[in-house]
Amino acid sequence: MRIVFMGTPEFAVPSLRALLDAGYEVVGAFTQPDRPAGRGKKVIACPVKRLAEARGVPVFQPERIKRADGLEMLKALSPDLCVTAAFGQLLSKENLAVPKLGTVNVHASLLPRHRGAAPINWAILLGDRVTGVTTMFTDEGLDTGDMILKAETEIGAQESAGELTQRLSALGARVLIDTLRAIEAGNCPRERQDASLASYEPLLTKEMGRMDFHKPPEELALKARALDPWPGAFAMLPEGPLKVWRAKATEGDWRGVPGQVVAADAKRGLIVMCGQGALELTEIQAPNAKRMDARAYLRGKAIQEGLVLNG
RNA sequence: CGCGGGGUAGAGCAGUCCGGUAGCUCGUCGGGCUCAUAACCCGGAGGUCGAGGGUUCAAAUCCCUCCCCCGCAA
Repeated sequence: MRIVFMGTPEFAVPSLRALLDAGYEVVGAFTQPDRPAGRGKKVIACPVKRLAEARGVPVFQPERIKRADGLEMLKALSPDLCVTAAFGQLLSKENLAVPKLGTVNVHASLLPRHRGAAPINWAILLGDRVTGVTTMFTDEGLDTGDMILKAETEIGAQESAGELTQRLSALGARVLIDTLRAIEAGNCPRERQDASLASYEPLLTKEMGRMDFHKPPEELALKARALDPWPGAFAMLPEGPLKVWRAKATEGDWRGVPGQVVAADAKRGLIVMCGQGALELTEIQAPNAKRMDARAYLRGKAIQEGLVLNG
């Protein structure tokens, strides 16, 4: 079975690796084009490209796979099946018509909940206790295709989006292999998504990381976890953004206006007044510094008590 | 050559401009006080100041090169 893989970031890597390790014939890998990124505008190959090259899989990086040149690249590979995982580009009807057996997508949520490009972050942000991965037959809509297999997992009470992404990518790889086996065996389940249960959330932006201290502390604690490692929750200090990687609601009886630093020492921790209660920022990252325990930071550098952080 | 900050004891930092005994908070070890404690008091250990080269009587500090970390921007 000739398979073409399409994926770009770290999330897609375990799926591609699983295909190769399981002995599937991966005849090509599509990824987003290399672009200058990081400090010093260096061009870095995406994780999927690096793995593909290391394993001898031809890499294709059309600007738009929908366009003529991208479509031709795909046709030339004459795949029986396409597999996508966080590819980053939408496929056209013509793209989807190329592989005889269809296109299978690995999505990091329990569809139809959390359609869209950032399902893992949103699952945490919205306080879900359980999430998972779903494989599906890709159609022209955004994560609307018929579902094949699912696997559930609990979200850890302190789990960050980065940690969860790692777990779901591994889980997704296993479900993908099960899915291909089912397709090969000809007993592949196929279930329509119930549109009435569907939810769709947008891409993350840096601005979403801004902490509004009028909100309840529990919500802000979720935001810190959900936006870790990118884009990161932050509060504004006079010298720049203070990133907040871990935070928790406190029980103490604190008084102040929302955003006000009501405690800032190594003994009590770094506590900021919120809408209904106070939030302890437990893991932070000052401008130009690395992320660290807030109490450790306060041993060396002071944060003015009484200061009002505007989110 | 995108802009910028940083690397000093186990942790977090000051000292660098203006070269001259290696400091602070905490941890750690020992002792004391206390019914008791993450409290308090006394004492100790712990550092090739990221690496290499240069200038100098003398370099954490000035000059050059390199490595690593981070913020912005992408």
